[in-house]
Amino acid sequence: MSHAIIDDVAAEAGVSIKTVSRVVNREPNVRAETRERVEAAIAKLNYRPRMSARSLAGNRSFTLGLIYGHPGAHYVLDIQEGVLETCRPLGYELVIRPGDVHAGGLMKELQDLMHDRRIDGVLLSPPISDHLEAIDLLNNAGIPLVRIAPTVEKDAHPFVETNDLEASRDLTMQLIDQGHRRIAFITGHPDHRAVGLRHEGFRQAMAERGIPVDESLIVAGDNIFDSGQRAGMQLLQMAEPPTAIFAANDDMAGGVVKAAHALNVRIPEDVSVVGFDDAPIARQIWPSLTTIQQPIRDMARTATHMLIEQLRAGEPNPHPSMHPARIIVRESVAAPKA
Amino acid sequence: MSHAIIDDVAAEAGVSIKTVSRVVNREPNVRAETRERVEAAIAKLNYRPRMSARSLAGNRSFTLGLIYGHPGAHYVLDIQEGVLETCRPLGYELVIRPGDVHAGGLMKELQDLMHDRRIDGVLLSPPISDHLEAIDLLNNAGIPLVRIAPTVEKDAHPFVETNDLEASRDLTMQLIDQGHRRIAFITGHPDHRAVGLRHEGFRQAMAERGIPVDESLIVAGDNIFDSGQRAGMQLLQMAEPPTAIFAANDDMAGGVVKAAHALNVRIPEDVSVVGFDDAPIARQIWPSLTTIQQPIRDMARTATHMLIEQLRAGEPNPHPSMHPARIIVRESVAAPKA
DNA sequence: TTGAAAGCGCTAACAG
DNA sequence: CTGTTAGCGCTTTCAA
Repeated sequence: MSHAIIDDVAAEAGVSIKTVSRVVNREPNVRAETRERVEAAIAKLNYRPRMSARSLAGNRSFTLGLIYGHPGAHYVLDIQEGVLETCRPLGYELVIRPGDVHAGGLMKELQDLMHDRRIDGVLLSPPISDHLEAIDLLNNAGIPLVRIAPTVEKDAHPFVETNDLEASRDLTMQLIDQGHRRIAFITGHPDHRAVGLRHEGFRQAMAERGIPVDESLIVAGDNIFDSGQRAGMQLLQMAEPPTAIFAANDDMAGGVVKAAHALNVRIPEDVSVVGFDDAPIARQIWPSLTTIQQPIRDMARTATHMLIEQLRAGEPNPHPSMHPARIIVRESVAAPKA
Repeated sequence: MSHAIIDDVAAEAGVSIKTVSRVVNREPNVRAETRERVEAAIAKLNYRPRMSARSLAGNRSFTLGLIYGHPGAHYVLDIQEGVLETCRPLGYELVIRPGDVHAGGLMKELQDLMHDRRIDGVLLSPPISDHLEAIDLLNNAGIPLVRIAPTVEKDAHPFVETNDLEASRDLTMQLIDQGHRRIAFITGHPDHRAVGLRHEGFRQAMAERGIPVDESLIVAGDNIFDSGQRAGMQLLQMAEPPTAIFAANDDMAGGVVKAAHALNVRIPEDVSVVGFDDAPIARQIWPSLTTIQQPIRDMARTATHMLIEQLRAGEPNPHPSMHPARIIVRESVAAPKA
């Protein structure tokens, strides 16, 4: 008998369905004793409101949308799970959309989510969190949204962030303070602005320590393993190779490590390598990577809380939440050879 | 004006709402000319039926559920995307649930999906596809389901599969035919039965070639990198170590490779290593792994088609679909030293 | 082949 | 503090 509806509960508790509705929706103006009676009836009949009916009548869906790009499987899954584990207990469902930034499909998918499914709010994860066109569309439709780790136009909407730039600067400082001077940097995909901040942090550290950046040591990557491998081949075969290589993410750093093996260059004896993300690959390769751990899951959790809070309060939370990254020291760094 | 409802369309086309409904649902018994008129009106008004209304009235949700375990981020994401890219164009939404087999939460989540969200059908991916209790629950509730790569009780429900066992046997044969005799096998997590088939394939090949299996070379793993690393340390430090190691998945094979590096054992000169899955790690470590590529995404796509077909036809498709795996040769295998 | 009427189970006004 | 009365936008009888 998993089929109790609101009328059954009302009858059981001896109240009107409106009162049941009030209790279910935690509305005020219900006497404590009445509330208890209704709650007892709900428990006894194992009543659970039908979502489609709530949606239709209330014009909301208790469903959130998560739009994400492709910064890597573990990253995406971490975000998904962070969102799910916070929205589910609060009564919200989640629908996901891999949003290819370049494919025109994204805007259509959003229309779909807003109209057909009438989603209540949207979470945008990198690099979609910087997709201004999508943000405008949602904004004009009046759909609340929270951005995860945005890098541009941060004033307009609530967001959660981490300190990519500072963490990157700190790690660069560590390399410098160990004696490295010729430090290469492999940049990330240009669409993924958050990864761009890592480059900036690197430059700030160099500037702060008064070390001129040798532009021939700055190589373009695209966040993918192979691009790191290519960049590694290029850097390690230079006449005067760097003593340390900082890749804007771990997948690319992994590529560098593989290039080093191919060229019989030892890590960290001949060259130090660091990455960013603390992706699984950082632990799984040999030698393991010194890198920066991002609080992805935490950001996802907080962003979800912010969004649901906004749904309830009716207005955006203007206080961004900051989740610091931290350096993880492993085996891939040593002082340069004298 | 993104707000046309069925009445607007009916008025525009000069028919009743029931006729519009018929057209939208592709029901028969509509004159071609009428259908065209309605379709024109739909297009003109950009009409899109509201899901919650359809759900409430029709007692179905146009939503599928995907329950998955944790065989690795890339695996999960591949399945998700395979499902999404086939169900979306067919008008179905997807909700996902990471189902921890041991946590009691799974059954409750299923109740939730069935009752609150009234999902129309469910896809079960490994290792949940072997979770008989969950299957029974869905079955008793009359929810159609399709199992992805199940290993037990395959008669009762539609499923898609791959040939883990045969692929594993073939790869083992290759090792044997290259001269390997002392071949170790690192088993997978006992809850993940599909991975168990790989072990069986290994044993079949050994038996077929008349090579007795040295049970001291069979080591238990749990699908995780670290367990592979531990197993690798153990095997490679034996008095008479194996000349080849077959790990039931790539993550564990990656662990073996790392153990080999730590012990200064060369791959493939001193020992050959193979895995299973063609996970990203297989390409990213050095040397890269010879492994078996599974058609995860294809299986997910096919399973989704089967499920939606069943939803439409009203009865399960009894023909399982087979998606063969294939061996990917990379750098981690060589003939044993004489 | 088409339409009219009656809900699906809930929330939103408005009264009491 | 609580109940009554209308719908939300669609599908489902059942009749025409």
